[in-house]
Amino acid sequence: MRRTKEDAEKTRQRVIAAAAEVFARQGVGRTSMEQIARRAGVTRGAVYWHFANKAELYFAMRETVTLPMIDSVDLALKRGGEADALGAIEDMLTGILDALESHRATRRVLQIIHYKCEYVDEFAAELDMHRLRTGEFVTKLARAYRKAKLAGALRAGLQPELAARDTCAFTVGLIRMWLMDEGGVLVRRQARSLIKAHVAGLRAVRPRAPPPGSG
Amino acid sequence: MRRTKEDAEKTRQRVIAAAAEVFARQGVGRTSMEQIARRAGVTRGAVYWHFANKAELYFAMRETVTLPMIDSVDLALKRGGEADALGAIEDMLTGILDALESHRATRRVLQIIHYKCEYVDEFAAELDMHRLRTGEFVTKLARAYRKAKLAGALRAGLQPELAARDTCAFTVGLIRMWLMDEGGVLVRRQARSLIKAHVAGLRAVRPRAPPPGSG
DNA sequence: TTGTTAACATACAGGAGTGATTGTATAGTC
DNA sequence: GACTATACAATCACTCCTGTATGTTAACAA
Repeated sequence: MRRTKEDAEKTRQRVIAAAAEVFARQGVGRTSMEQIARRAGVTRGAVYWHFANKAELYFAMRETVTLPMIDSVDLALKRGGEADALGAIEDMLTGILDALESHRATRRVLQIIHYKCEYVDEFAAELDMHRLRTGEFVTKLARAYRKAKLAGALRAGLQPELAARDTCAFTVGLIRMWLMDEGGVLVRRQARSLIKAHVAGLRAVRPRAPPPGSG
Repeated sequence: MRRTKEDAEKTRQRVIAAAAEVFARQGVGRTSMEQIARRAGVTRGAVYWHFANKAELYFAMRETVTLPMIDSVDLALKRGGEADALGAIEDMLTGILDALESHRATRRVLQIIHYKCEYVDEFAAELDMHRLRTGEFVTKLARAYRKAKLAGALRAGLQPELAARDTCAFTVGLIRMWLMDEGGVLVRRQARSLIKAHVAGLRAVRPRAPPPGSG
């Protein structure tokens, strides 16, 4: 029965994918290891071999989405950090939307995180992690907004730290509404305009620049 | 053993309060009716008498917070709707913060809603309700922003519907971050400035008005 | 090639929760 | 003052899940 290392890794990935499917349908708490195992085509023994318990499996599943997302955010902010900081932030937000729209797995996992998990006991650590990551996100945004301020691109009188928290709250709320909005009428269809409108509200007013499409 | 109607109502309220306490500590899914009953000083029989199941109890508990909150929002938006629409929105947001800061029960229930409940099966209806309420919130905000636009108070070129969704996302994100931020460093201490900054970003720029504290 | 151990499968022990049912004393009601 | 419905309490029957321990086979190292 012993598989090769690559086979084992495939099994591990299948278990994670299976967990995401069942979590999304039944919620983390109501999902048994047996159900995950069946969905992955293995037995509970295999699942317990790869993951000590449900919390560790959840943790691994979450990281498959959050780590790439953090990388993407860092990349976008760093890339534009040299030139147009506000444009970089806009691109970063659009990038999150792209991920949501194009990757079903990303959608699914974020839906689990937001609506299908209770952060108590072993899962309380997940909340701590979430708080930490949110703090880091605010820090990165603040850095970008400080650059924007130095470049005179930030709205007059607006503190970069406040702008950072504004954008963080906006992002959190946008994602949450987007995930909830399966019909599309709430925010999904206007998400990109929304991002532009949000960033526009933080941008310094350029005197007498003609708004696009107003001619 | 039969109590008077008022006694029964008191029992009902005690059960709801007990549920909130145990839900907040253990999560909705991991809380048994027995635990709620013990906390309320009754038996499971009493709990099942007042509520058919855990979902109905959860529903009742949630409404003790959401109904007053909706009323408060409506009141704030209506009151200021005649004069300063943007000021009314700012007041409305500040009112939400007031409720969070001053009412422990409100905090607790919102924490349960955001972090201690899985919206699947019987609880999926809660998500539908949430989506509905969010949609209504956007509608009310859009109405206010339309008035602001007519009064010339809205930023030039900004569609009221976009502003409404921006503020809705901001609100959702702010509440979620606020609930998470028990240390206070993330947003709690700056929440009021944040609200002002958010609304300021949607306000039309008044030509040559001296910014406060810039003299 | 042989021993070791990774990568699972199978079996076991145990606890916990739900909903329904039944019991019962008393507050309303006529 | 008798009857009935109310507001619970107590019990039962049933289901489900977790963690661990042990069994098994094949990959890999020496």
